[in-house]
Amino acid sequence: MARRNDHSKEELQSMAIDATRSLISQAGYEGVSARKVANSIGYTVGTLYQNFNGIQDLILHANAFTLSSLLLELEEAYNHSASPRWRIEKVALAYLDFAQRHEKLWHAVYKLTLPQDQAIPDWYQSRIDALFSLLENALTQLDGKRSTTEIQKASRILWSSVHGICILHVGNKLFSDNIASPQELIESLIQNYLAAWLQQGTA
Amino acid sequence: MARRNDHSKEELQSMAIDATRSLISQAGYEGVSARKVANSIGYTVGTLYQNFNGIQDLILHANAFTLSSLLLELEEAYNHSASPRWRIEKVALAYLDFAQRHEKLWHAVYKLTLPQDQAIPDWYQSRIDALFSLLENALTQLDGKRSTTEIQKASRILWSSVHGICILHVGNKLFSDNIASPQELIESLIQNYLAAWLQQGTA
DNA sequence: CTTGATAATTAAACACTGTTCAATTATGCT
DNA sequence: AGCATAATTGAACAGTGTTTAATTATCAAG
Repeated sequence: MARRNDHSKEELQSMAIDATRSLISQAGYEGVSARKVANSIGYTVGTLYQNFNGIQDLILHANAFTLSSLLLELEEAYNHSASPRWRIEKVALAYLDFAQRHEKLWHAVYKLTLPQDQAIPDWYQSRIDALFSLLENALTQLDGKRSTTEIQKASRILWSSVHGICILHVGNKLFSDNIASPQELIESLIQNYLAAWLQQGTA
Repeated sequence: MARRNDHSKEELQSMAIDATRSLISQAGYEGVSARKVANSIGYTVGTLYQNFNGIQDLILHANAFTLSSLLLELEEAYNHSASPRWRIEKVALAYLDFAQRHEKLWHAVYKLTLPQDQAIPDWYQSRIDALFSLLENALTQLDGKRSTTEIQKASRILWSSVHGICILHVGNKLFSDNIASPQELIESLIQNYLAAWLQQGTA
């Protein structure tokens, strides 16, 4: 049926992405299937493929949504902190908090890997860049004398370290239940790393 | 056919695990299928299910193999280093090196998640414990005055931080090609974290 | 209004996936 | 030689991603 005016192309796509997000948050990345998504929006799998380049594309859009809401929460943590030093810690803890509250959605962001030949779309990459910028800004405020490269390097280190703690904790692969909470691990990491990083700058 | 003496139960299982490892290293975690494994060892999928509790169990055994060879390489790095300080760094760099050289096999270790109700087998957990022990030993050598909990905490932080750098780098999600190599990131992380960690101990 | 072109939608098909299970067949023991 | 046992098979089921011919609804022109 040519465009049955039930839903516009945009509406349909938005419904499909919503359904995907809902499926991920319930059943996780692996719980998503084209037929389930199609079913839950009252269309057929064929229609889905007219609007998206396969299931990966659909999950990519869901992930973009997740990144946007993550950014929102990290910005909140950023803005509600007085000093650059606390900004960094609060943002890191907000990242952990988000990962715990939206475990499946957050995990899906990292489980999706695009085929080697396929480039990351700009509208997706820009969301990632915004996340890194947050840390880079805070680090610049913390020590204005550092070069861009030094700032970027430190931001990558902190980002991936915090992420490492989160991903291993959420995946139950850290085996530290009787040792320390993930919050403590993150606090200690940032405390120690930044202490030495700042000292190194004034040498 | 009752036990056709072609292969004993043990031989068959070992063949299946080998085939799984080979499939993972070629096509990655998602490239493994029961039929492919069965085919490549000249048996049927039914026989596979007589010897393993599904495809996850098969991959678990392959992962145990991967963990064993990882441990071997980390121990080598550990033993060839003079001081505790360098032990830690060399072990971390060896971890990255292993991840890069056996990307798919290494990734499979982290992609596999057992069903919530299913516990990790002892023979698997013991391999993980051995990995953590390596770091804990080096940290104890570095500062003998620390409590067990402090050592364990620092080892978890270092482990997950290094892992975070590796997993984001290997997955092309670090976006630091023009900033620094993963080796540099790890070196800087360890340098800074340990510097502050040691100072904190003598306070 | 009716026709015709266009675009949306469907249903069916293909080749795969994990998993189960009745039927078959080879082996070891009596 | 025959029987019980255990290994092995092959077919089946329900699901997966993806493609495509056929259908159907909408819109514009006559």
